Amino acid sequence: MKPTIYDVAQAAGVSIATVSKVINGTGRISDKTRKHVTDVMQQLKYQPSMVASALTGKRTFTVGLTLPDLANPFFAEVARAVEDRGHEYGFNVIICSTDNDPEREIKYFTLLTQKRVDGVIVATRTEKDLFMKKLLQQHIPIAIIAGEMPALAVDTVMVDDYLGGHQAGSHLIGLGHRRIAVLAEDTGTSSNRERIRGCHQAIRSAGIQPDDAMVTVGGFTVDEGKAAAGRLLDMEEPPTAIFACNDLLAIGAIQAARERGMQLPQQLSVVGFDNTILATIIDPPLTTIGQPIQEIGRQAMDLLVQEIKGEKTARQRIVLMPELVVRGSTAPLL
Amino acid sequence: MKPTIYDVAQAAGVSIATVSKVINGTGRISDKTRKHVTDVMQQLKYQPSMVASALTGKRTFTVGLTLPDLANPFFAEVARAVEDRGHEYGFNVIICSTDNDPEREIKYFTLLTQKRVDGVIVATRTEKDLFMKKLLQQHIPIAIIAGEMPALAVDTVMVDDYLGGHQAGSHLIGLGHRRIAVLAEDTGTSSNRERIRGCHQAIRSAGIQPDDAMVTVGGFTVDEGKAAAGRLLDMEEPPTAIFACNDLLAIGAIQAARERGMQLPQQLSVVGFDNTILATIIDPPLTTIGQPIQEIGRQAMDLLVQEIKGEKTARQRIVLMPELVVRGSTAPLL
DNA sequence: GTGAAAGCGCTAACAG
DNA sequence: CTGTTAGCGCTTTCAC
Repeated sequence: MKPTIYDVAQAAGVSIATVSKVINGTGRISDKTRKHVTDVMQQLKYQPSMVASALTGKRTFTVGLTLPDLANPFFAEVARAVEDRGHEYGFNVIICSTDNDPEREIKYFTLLTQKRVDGVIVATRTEKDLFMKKLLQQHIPIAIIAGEMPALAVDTVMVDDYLGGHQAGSHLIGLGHRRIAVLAEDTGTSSNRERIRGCHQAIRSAGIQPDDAMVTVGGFTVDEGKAAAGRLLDMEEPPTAIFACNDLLAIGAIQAARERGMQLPQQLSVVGFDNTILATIIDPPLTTIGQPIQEIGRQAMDLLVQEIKGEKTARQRIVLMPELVVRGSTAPLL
Repeated sequence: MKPTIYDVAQAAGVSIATVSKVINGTGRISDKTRKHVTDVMQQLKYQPSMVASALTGKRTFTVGLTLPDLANPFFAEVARAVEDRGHEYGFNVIICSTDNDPEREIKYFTLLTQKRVDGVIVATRTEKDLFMKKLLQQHIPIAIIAGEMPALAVDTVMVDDYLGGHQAGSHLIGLGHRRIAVLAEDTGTSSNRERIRGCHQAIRSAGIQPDDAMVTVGGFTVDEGKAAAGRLLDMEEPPTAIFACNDLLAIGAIQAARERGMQLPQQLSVVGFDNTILATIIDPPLTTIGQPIQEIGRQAMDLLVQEIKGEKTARQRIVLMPELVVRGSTAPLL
């Protein structure tokens, strides 16, 4: 069996209280016994049980991370950033891909609470915030990532979606485009609404009235994006540029255009959002609105840890700036 | 505070033993009290603490998953598959991206063991199997994913790398290619060696002697692949086809070729390995050796769970077949 | 400085 | 069928 604190105490000829103190660096222990105990621990390859210590009221040093789908490159990158920052703090992260399925959400919620995670980072767009409300109700520290601008007092890190949309719109306007379509993920989320609003505002600033018929819902996959973009391109007066609310959709748009024999970027400019690895791989390389993914993950974990440690006086909302990354998928209107 | 089993017992007017029994469905309880207790639990929103129950010797229902990098789409997809299967069994997974860094490996190892995870799925290529040996030494159930064909008696799910390499080689030979280069990740891993060996065998079967000078180490990133492929393409007699040991490298190769103004696939055929989402996005779409990622994750979790439950009489090695997926990046030699 | 002892929330004999 | 009780491995007063 794995050695316990008793084994160490016995082998070292001290009490378990003493061992506990050297483990935690608490209380006053003479250098001599400290060293002795440390040696014995090493020799026995003793590893304190975090489950036992958690039971006495200490942290579990585990946090949950909920996201729609880990296989989506954007979220995988976020998860990696969260993991890394957590690792620095000594926290492990349990991944919870929910597919935005309420059933899965509550199953994960149950599991996480039963395991007494110290907190959870929510990167899902949850319906009516049910999931978060439950978490808050149980007084579980949470930090959320993304654009939801929640109606709850929770720590949030988000990027300025409005600005991002505006950057995309301005860029296209600057290139001379006038018929600009938008491929939304799902107009229901405030994040998307903001992106669209920002883009439209940029269009309006140029004295052009954005056309609502040119806003289409594309979802979250390349194929859905392709289909939706296809509808746009098949219109009587098709757009000359498309702003897609995520890179996956943008890629779908590029593929749809290709299928129709169009030359890119000459016949169609496409702007994405996220700046995932995919943006650099697609041909032409995708002009996109870059989210500072590393920073998002890092800040979210920082907020959560502060919350967990109770070092916080007030909740905060951190707004990160997106950045236009110009690549080859956009060009001046001919 | 969160209600405990005592609160439930008191509210229901029974002993904690009874409550415990209804929670676990053990012992004999009258339907009446069972129902009553259940009601009280619901009313109190009681959620049994898994940390307490873990302390009494039960499972933690948590497993670790080590991989080189969660941000790598291939591993993200694997992780998602593992997560999903685990979810079905009621297991959570803690992600451990190691970057193949021994330091991180041992830090994660410590954390995982202290948390008393029930097992770990190892998808890292670990140096000298140190990590796994430690795990085994502690009698922690493990299952490993990937091509290592380890010299240890551990549950393994792998794809037939030799076959995959052979499929790639045969495909290229069938297209008339004779000068076929290989972009390896790192010739040190048996997985890569097998892929190369398979490819070379296919070449030999056509009566051609593979050229060792045409095997280059490319690493794990697009940029590294690009640089390595560049070296190949700048040779006196450059290859007409490249077999890359993963999709990322293949993409690097495509980019290197593009940079040199080459037409693909006319002037260069490229075959990848993994069939990640990237393969469908790159232009031309990548011909690649598909790994059954879903199946890999699923089987690995199945093996691990069996191991954890002690339902196993013997360790097994499951070998999955790769599959050639022909897309647009390969063409007959002109 | 160090140790004895009382929990933390739950499980598992063992009694009744 | 149900309850009593002794741990599981660790932390934390509180004495000495």
